[in-house]
Amino acid sequence: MSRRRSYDQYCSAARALDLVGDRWTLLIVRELLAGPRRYTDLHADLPGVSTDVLASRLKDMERDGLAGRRRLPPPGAAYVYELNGRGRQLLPVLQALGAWGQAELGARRPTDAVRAHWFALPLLRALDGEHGLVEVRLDEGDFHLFVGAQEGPVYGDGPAPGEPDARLVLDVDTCTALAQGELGLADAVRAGRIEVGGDGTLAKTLREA
Amino acid sequence: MSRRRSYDQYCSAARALDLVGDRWTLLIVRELLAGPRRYTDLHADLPGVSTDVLASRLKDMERDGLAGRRRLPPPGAAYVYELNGRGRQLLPVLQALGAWGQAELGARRPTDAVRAHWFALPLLRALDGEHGLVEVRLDEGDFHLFVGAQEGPVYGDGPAPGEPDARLVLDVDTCTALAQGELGLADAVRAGRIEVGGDGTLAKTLREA
DNA sequence: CGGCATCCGTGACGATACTG
DNA sequence: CAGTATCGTCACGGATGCCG
Repeated sequence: MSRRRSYDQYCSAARALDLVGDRWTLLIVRELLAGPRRYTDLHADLPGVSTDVLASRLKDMERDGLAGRRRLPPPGAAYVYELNGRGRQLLPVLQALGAWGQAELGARRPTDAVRAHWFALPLLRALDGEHGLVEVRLDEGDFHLFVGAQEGPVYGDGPAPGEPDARLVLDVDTCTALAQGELGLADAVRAGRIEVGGDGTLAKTLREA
Repeated sequence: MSRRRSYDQYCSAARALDLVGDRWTLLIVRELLAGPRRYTDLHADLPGVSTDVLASRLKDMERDGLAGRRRLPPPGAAYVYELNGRGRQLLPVLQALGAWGQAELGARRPTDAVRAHWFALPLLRALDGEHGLVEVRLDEGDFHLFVGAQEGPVYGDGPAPGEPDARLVLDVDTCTALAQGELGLADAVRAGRIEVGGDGTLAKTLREA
């Protein structure tokens, strides 16, 4: 049983760190923001985490009311973990961390792992204020964003589950430039660094900008 | 030499956690947002941290470009630690964490330590959009806020270093209610739960609201 | 095979003592 | 005052094994 180590400070930031300050916890939240995931998928997208630590963190998050465990209906019955409302409210924390860390994110190091959906958070920041389902195509893979969604997953792996309001094709460098604010979304579209497809309102907004 | 343990992920949030994800680091940042502090003062306001961990974290933060060490001019020559620009940019991270953790901050537990200036971050959130030097008086002690400051410390311990634009006298419960958004600033003033003193523009704004 | 539990070596952490 | 030294304990990472 994982003995919780509290800071024992009457301070809301310290309380938050009591719950999500352990190693790997916030990165697990980042993964679960992509919707329900199986244990094995989580383990695959969190290279370096040991099996027992992952299991222990998931148990902690369940007990602390951040996530839940659910059995998928057959066929393909398996357990999946998913954030609940309280867990999804950690999005601003990850956004603040990501915005700050963007300046440290230089070139990719040879030891660095990459997953396509890790670019979802920076892109969501760039699309702040918009609304709709966006499919994103990177060389590293595809994912989709529920821009402006109030409930449910914030993004997901793979192609969009239905007709997206916009399709974006871009590369990692453009992603990084957007995230760092060096490049505006409109500029990137105008410069041809983002290919905008689809015919939803959002696609038109992006093309016209 | 503290061997850095990286997540080795090409993701800005993971990079941020490489730098500030270690235990105590973000709480040290919270302390240093109050301006230059001596080692002993830091140790006193971070109950539970061991001396070697505190020394090690400060060294890491210096090496990573978050903070610096400076010798105060005599008399009272001593070393102080202070955040630089990069470190101060962590304010939004602490704000996001604090906003999320506010919901977990119930009643004070008997084991919880308290310091007056730990209420500075929630109050700054409540005063968002304003500007000026604010002196705050709680039963637990006094501190001051540089509301809307672009550089230098964000808040400080003790009375304001000069004539404040406003003086607030309130209690911890009111602070908590403000931080949770249960209570608006204007409502609190109108309900007499905040005593507003001083004759700066900010004081007038608060009284009129 | 997915989903853990167990074991083990290493390093991080916390408490205390001690030193310039 | 500002740390360093020492030490016991626990958390972490890696591997392996078990069980449905």
